[in-house]
Amino acid sequence: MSSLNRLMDRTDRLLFNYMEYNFRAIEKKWQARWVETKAYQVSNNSPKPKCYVLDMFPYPSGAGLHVGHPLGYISSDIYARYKRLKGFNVLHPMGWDAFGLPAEQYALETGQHPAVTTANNLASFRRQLDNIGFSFDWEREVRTSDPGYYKWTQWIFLQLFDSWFNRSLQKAERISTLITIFEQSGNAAHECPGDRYIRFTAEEWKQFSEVRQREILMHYRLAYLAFAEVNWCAALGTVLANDEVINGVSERGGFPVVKKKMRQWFLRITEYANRLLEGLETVSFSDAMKEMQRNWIGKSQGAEITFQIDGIENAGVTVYTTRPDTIFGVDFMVLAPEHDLVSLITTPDKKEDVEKYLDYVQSRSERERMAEVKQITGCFTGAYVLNPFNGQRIPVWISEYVLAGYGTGAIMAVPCGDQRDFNFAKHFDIHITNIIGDAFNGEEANATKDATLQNSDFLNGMNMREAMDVVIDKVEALGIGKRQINYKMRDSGFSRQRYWGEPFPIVYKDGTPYPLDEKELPLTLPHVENYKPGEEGEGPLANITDWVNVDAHTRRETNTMPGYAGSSWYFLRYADPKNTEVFADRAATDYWNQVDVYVGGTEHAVGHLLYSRMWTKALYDLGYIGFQEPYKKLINQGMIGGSSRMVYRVRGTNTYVSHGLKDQYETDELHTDVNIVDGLELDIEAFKNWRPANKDAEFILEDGKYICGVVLEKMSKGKYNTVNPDDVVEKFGADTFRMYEMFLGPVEQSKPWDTKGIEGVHRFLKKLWRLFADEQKGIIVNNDAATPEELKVLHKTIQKIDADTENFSYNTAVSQFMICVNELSSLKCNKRSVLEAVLVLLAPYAPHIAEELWHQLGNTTSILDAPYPVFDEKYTKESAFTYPIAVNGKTRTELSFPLDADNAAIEKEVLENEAVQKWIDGKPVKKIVIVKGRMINLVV
RNA sequence: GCGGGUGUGGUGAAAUUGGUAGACACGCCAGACUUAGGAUCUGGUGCUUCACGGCAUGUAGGUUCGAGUCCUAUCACCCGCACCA
Repeated sequence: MSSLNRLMDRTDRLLFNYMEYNFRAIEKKWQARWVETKAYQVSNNSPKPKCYVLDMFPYPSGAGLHVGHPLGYISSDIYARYKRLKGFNVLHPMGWDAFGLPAEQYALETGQHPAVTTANNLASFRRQLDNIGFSFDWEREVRTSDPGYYKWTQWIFLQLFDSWFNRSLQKAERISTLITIFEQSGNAAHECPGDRYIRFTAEEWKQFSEVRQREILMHYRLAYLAFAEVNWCAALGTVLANDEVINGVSERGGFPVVKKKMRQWFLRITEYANRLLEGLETVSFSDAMKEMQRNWIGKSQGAEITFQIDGIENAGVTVYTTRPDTIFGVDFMVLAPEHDLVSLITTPDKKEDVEKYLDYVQSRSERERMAEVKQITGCFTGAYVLNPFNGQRIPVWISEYVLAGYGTGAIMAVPCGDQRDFNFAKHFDIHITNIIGDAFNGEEANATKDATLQNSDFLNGMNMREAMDVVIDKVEALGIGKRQINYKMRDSGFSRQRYWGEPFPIVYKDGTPYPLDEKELPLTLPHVENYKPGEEGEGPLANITDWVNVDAHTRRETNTMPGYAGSSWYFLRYADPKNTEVFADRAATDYWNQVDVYVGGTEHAVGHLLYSRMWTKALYDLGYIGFQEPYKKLINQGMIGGSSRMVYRVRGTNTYVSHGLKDQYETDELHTDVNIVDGLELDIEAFKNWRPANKDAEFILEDGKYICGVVLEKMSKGKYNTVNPDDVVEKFGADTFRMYEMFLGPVEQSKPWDTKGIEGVHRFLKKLWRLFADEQKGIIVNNDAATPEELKVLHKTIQKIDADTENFSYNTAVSQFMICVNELSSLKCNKRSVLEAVLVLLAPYAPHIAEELWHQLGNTTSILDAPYPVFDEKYTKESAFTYPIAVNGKTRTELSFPLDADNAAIEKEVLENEAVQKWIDGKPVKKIVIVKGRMINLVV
């Protein structure tokens, strides 16, 4: 007999002898047994319908889990277990987003290899998760830092590198198809997304050198190399994505970020902008989430119009506008300071001013520009353009409020219709043309689209909305512009000057990039001695010269991929995690298909979700998978906030005064550890031992207690308000912990953690236990037939739990369990037929206690696969209803009537009722409203 | 500024989608059992009033026999985006 079995036997004996709810023994026992029986192993072959329930996999940080983290995992676990009971083959995997900055930062500080710290962190996360009793199929665990995994991240990157986006078909295709097109007809039909001015014929294409050809192809690839201004963060020694920069400083650490030109890998996600937008219609994400993504994509419709430059033949300024209807209201034009035309058009007399202004712009960091949005700056170039319709001369200015990266980097300014243009015109005293008559008051711009146009030549008298199309048609007819859709979204930077990430499977032969052959994958991350950046901001890999220099002409790429590389496709790998031939077998991804429910935080709204949606679409276009949206339904769990406990130290002393008396003293408010406070009452002994400085602390008490103050804020170590799930599980058990997290409120909502409230849930489980077992008598369940009353309680519960679980309304489900147990307790119901059904309902929420009692009742198979109780209306149907009787909308009394009673009989009896008579008070009854099964209202 | 969301007891929250507001818990109060209670059980607990009653879902209006729920305005807080032409 194994020692494990001996341990379990002993546990069984202990349980049998005392028959109290010994959650520690129960949970340990069943967790071990579930592992032993591989209870959570999932097969890719099953006659059952599939259900894929996924959590956003965690980055295993050194800090470990706090009670906020498992909220989403518990929700998805309940759902997964529920679906399994309902007859689905459920995939519910877990893995690790194991590459990332913090491990490397830690390595820089301590010299410990990120692989080592990551493995350690991961092990402690795993232990913490196991404590809570999740039904993850750990056989399918993935780690993004595992070469067996990132081999396929690199492989997908190569597919993106070898693809372009065919705009006319709106899908990705192989680069080889593009080459064929070029050879036959040049690029006339396929505008170059990387540089719209590149145009060539088939003949020209054939004349280009290989290097030139590869340069051009690079402008089409979905994964491409480009020189671009990137967000360079000197302090972190790396480049950051736009969404990693908040208000000009790094999201992590808050370090300054400046623009720097570097050769970088990018993903051409902008080509997918429209499909990413349209795809949102097919998935069930919250409105807020969809709106955030729409916002990020930022689609706008308008036109590009070229204005001829006055005095320079065949040269024009092309602007992008969403309001072509306002073309007669253009009073000036503004170019971005970085615009190519600036040096060409600046007149000699303005040259000095313009250069001074450009110096000024250059000197300002991104951060300053962000911070001083309201400040109006600009400079006149001395040049004029001509309004294409009436030839009016329009002065051309430059200003930093126009962004080089959006549209054409130039705008036509309409001060009467745009507030920024208006402010600019006022500031520089530029004449303002009013094209909307009374709708413009001269005090502020009016951005209306509904006014009638005036001062607008052939548009006069026309509604603005109508005029938009009229102008665009005319612009197109004149050949001076075209209809144009723009997106705010930029292509995403895909290079990091870092060590702890996926190496790029790319080599440079005399500077020209070539992909590695698939057979050479994975390109494993070499060992490094130090994690300091290479020169010129290159990553640490640049320092390993014999790895970098393959031969005299061949150099490896030294950047690594960003965190979102591995997380963009991990949900596919779970379908077939051990495959060494492909990233996942097509039959497996066809079977598991889309993630049915994806649970995670809102913080990944734009980054992770958009990237993984794009990768999925690209893999779909290339024929590797059969669906193009990864996540069918998304649940965003709310954050669990900290509830800090405050103590009040009398200033200049070591005396602490209780909350209720603090106003009588001059005090400093200090955080104390929430774990040494019971509700609001401070454990004074624990407080004295908490920190050496507290050893001799004195206390001013109220009613013999020290009462703490409460502040709700983010859970963080520094505020001493973090609660470790390990401690909660140790004290109350995993089942209590799981149910309490759900009981706190709706999953999507943010709420503070308060350990005190957990006792209610714990009491509930103990009360449940007592329905089955008595401390002295042991199991007290009998086989008597259930009464109608008991069946009513049961079926009400089945109905509610079933609906609530399906809808992720777990807080009300927990309430219903409590109501059910309360009612069965007062009915003294210890009947197997009722209690067994309750256990199955409860199993997704509190799996350990449910399994234990299930076996105590003599069942020999696991409750994980028990038949789910079926709701039957006949047990809950009432024959009579107690109606609230209201007079003029105010409830005055109650009367019971059979549900099939006819209205006339009800009216008669109601009117005869004494209490009703009193409230009618002799006034004439105008109307009697009777809503069957709801209420009765008398109008007097 | 734009977009999304939330406002209900001392606290976390319910409310079958227009039908008895505050379920279920925490906390608090009283009691029972107990050597003890931070165990367990029972009862009470929105505010106000001696009581009958009155007042209560951020605020002000409206629709309706009836509004936490629908409409209009307004305030507060939270989240996201933010010179995007």
